[in-house]
Amino acid sequence: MRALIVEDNADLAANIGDFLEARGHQVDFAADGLTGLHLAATNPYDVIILDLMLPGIDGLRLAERLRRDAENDVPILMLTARDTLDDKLAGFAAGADDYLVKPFALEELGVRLDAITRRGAMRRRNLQVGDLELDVGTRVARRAGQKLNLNPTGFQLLRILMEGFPDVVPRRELEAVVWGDEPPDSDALRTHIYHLRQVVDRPFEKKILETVHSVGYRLTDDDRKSHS
Amino acid sequence: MRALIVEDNADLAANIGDFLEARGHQVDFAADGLTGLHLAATNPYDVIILDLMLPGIDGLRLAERLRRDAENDVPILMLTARDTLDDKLAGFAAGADDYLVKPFALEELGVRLDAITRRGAMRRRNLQVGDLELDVGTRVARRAGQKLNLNPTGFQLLRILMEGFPDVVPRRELEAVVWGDEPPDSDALRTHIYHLRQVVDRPFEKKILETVHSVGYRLTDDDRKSHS
DNA sequence: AACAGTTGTCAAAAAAACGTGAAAGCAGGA
DNA sequence: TCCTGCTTTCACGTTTTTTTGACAACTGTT
Repeated sequence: MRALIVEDNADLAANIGDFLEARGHQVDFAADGLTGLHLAATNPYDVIILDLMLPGIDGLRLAERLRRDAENDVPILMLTARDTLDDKLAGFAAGADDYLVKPFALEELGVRLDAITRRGAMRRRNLQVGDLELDVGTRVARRAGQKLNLNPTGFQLLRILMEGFPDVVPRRELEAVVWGDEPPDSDALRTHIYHLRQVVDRPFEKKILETVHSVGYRLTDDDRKSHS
Repeated sequence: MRALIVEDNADLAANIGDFLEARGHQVDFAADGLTGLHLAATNPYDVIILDLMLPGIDGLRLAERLRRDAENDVPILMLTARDTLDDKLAGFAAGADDYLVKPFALEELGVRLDAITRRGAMRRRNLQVGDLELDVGTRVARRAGQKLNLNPTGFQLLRILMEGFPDVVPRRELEAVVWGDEPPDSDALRTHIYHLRQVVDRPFEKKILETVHSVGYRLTDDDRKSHS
């Protein structure tokens, strides 16, 4: 899971960062609002931990701009020393998913993060799109009952595509899943999609994996093309 | 929105119920765990407000059984007087989406309910103007039920125009969306609007994309042309 | 009506993104 | 070591998208 911590207190940021990394998450940091907003707008995080008191843009404004201008609905957990009712209401109004008052226990932060991210990802044991099904536990994919032979990259790509169905999954997100932060120089995603198609689409009549030019890829259940 | 309140304190339950009904929600009540579990398992609620101290099955057990046995993932907000860390961890472990300690302000309950239900409801972001609709997730546009084939620029322009409806969107703004800071030397927006019209207006009787001379463009729902 | 600034139209060129497949690089296991 | 399967690089041709540029048509004003 990818998390962004926007917090100007270096000690606290490091504490939270260590805690999350120990849980196996990938963590980015921003020490001011502008950096945070930029990172949040350009990377597909699974959650943002946002301090309200920040140099530059404050947390409330950051959340508002992320929600409204960037139309980003990544879960946000706000972190602050202010515990008046009005502060909380303002936080939620700005688009927060949860609001935690300092000081707090890291364990509570942890479970609250789980709670607000669970809903988005909805870790399902079994994904299904049309006649294609994938068991995340056993990593077995079938189409029309026939077992597909997926390599690790193909499995990951297919999983993200199925989780995102029927939405288009942007290239960035697919690359982030395979390589994390640093995608390779050349455009290797193209080849992986090609290989994935060999397995998922080649042996079948209906093509299920569709290109959205200059945006990404999507799975399609019912497809009918129209005029130009 | 349908809400279920599981709370044995009749006064508190009534208070919350009045508050939610005033907000236009439909509310059911259960005064003990077994009744609550039964109602929750048999009705499609949008959210459950769950007290932990209950006669019969307690709140933690209720949540666990709802999640595990009934595979129900309706958002749950837990309500309790216990505020130790272990209590909170147990609550989230049982499947809570949020955990609110008594006493609390009804307004805070309200915004927290909004926060945990928003994620499920807001799943589908689509815009609509007249008989034209656009699904931002799948990037599919339809007019009169017919699928339109948009290229990336066309999609962006249409999106901004629909978001701005019924206002006029200035040329600058349209250019900013397509090129960011530096628009090209020549006036390429003209051609893009032309292409967009080929797709959106050409095949239909009613023209929906309208020029506002020397200002920009706008979408129009009711069309009446006036020429003097 | 004439004028200057805008806009619509269209074809063709240029640029960018994509599919394809071969081949090289890179592991881990027999 | 030699396999084997997976990943990455690369080069080529194709498709799609974007830009350019020329000219006609339109708008509002004088």
